[in-house]
Amino acid sequence: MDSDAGSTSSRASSPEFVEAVSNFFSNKMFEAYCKEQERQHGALQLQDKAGGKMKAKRDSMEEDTQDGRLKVNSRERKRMHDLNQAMDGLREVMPYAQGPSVRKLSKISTLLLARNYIMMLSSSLDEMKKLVSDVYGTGHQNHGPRCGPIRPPPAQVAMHPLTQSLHSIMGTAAMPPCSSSPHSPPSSGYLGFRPTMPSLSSAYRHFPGMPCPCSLCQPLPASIASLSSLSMSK
DNA sequence: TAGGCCATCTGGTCCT
DNA sequence: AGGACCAGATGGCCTA
Repeated sequence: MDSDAGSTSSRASSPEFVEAVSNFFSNKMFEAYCKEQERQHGALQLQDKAGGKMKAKRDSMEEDTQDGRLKVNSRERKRMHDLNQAMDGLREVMPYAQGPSVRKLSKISTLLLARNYIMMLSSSLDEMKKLVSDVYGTGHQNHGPRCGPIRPPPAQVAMHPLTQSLHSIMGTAAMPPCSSSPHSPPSSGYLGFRPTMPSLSSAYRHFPGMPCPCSLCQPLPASIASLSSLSMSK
């Protein structure tokens, strides 16, 4: 029955990740989740009371041809494949090291990371907008055409602005930006984008003259880059 | 070996 | 009626 489970196996379970998930579920979202579960459970009990209707439907299901069942199964399989494709697409734009030697993010990790990533991008965007308005004031009258664009220091030129903000927000302790010190693949701290990360392993090695292997230091996908340019060009 | 993650099947509801 | 969506059950694979 299990067709390709092995080929796409991915593991993102770790004590840190479990902790991250429990942290995630210890907030208000968990309360909402519990309420939803309660509500659904109640609905199920109500459904059980309407057993007669269900029995009739079940009888009709028994008359289903094998072909019909296979068709439904195939559709469901295709639906799940599409869902997984979408999940892969989401993984591709996540700030997560990707490659044959790197474990794929699990689905739950992907969703949690995506959520935090979006939140972090939003806050960094706000921060940048605030910075821009602080620097230029409310108007731009002091900066005529004679003033060229502000050039970042050479050391930062290679990095995408959003990447810089990622590094700055996450803190150098949590994610050293392309230094000679190694940093770890996503753990709970990474997933949560916490400013402090207690344990750093040596999963990524930085070699002089070589690009940082972490996704934070990779050029952002065109979709994100264009998004950021859109928001920055305001 | 236990636990995590996954794909698949299945039966249910809801919508068009 | 048919399809989409959802959630539970099941069993396989992999890792610690």
